[in-house]
Amino acid sequence: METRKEQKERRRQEIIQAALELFVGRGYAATKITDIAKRANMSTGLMFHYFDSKEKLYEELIRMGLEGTAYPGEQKCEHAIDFFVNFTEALFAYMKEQPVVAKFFVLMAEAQRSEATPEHIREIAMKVNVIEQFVPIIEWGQNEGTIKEGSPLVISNAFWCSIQGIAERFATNQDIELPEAEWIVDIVRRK
Amino acid sequence: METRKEQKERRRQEIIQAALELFVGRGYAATKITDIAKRANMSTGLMFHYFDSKEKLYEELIRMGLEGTAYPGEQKCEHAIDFFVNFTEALFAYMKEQPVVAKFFVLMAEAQRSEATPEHIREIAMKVNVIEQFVPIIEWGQNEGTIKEGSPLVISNAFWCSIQGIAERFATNQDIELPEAEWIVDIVRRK
DNA sequence: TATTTCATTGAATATTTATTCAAATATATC
DNA sequence: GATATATTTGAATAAATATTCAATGAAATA
Repeated sequence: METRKEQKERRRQEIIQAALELFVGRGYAATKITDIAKRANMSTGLMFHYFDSKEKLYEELIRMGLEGTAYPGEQKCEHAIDFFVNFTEALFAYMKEQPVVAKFFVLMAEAQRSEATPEHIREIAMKVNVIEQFVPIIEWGQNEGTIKEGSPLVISNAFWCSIQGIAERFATNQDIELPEAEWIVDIVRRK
Repeated sequence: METRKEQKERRRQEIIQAALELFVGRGYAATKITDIAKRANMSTGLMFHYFDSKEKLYEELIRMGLEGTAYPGEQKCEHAIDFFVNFTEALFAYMKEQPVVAKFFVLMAEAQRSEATPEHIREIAMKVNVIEQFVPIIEWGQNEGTIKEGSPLVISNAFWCSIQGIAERFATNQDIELPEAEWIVDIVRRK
């Protein structure tokens, strides 16, 4: 038998999951509280028992997205390019296994990009800054000759934009077959 | 002196431009008619003199996006890979010169992807199907050995997701330096 | 079992946003 | 210049959506 505490936590999770799917599928602004309630099988009123407002619910999801975004350090790779291969393969495998991962990519991207995002929420979302995190790895790879010449920041940006584009497509259409990780790594690989 | 016809057309364009910028910057649902009116320097009432509704205005923009999406055929390239290089270089140059191009990428992507898009508008947006258009070129390149092995559709998808990701980033932040076209073409290039 | 506390509902209210419209102003036509 | 036609405004209305709340039922505690 479920305790009240457990039940409360489950309900919370049901709301969070429904909201994630809708925010990703329709965008935050186009998602109605009633839609979320319907998908979570509850009345609209009950939503407010768990979250003070639609915006607070959004904030909670963005916080979750931020916490879930723990990218590995330089690992134990012989070459920088191996880091990219391992990372990309792991990410794609993870997205296939847990489609929620791709959904969080889309959620965070919208929060970062949209001018309609409430400022305090955008600030939280902006703490995810993967592009800069990959710069030192690219510099390492350029020194050893496994990664292309060029501005590390611009290269990192190209890589991440591609990952982002792929995640966005996959998040809303899981029938799409993900590309080989190597193909995407070729963006940064020196020939 | 401006004739009435000219003035009407100018006003129309002012609305269209303001709407494009806002739809791209905030998303369709988060953009208020009053925002558009303000940006176009007119009263909200006047908007409805030019467009019957927010949705009709959206439809008009999506139609424009569809028309503007005329991709070249196989051109006169010696190798399929050259087609990709020329195409990508031309696209990036065009985006730098006319940032509106990147904005249309984002507009069309939202219309295609979002479950909140009115069905008849989504149908129009869906007519842009660049991924399939590039399949025969990839097949050609695979036969001559300049393009990677693998499902042409999946390769085309990988390429376009990257282009999409880059366009989305550039559309909202033109300070971002675009990557070298060659880097992105490396997604499809055979080593 | 009685009592208290928490979960839940859905209709009522508040708020936001799209749309209409009557009146005012400007431009064209005669 | 007089009349007609088109543009423009902004306040009024309508529609959509978020939020509140009083009432109900269910679970925990005594």
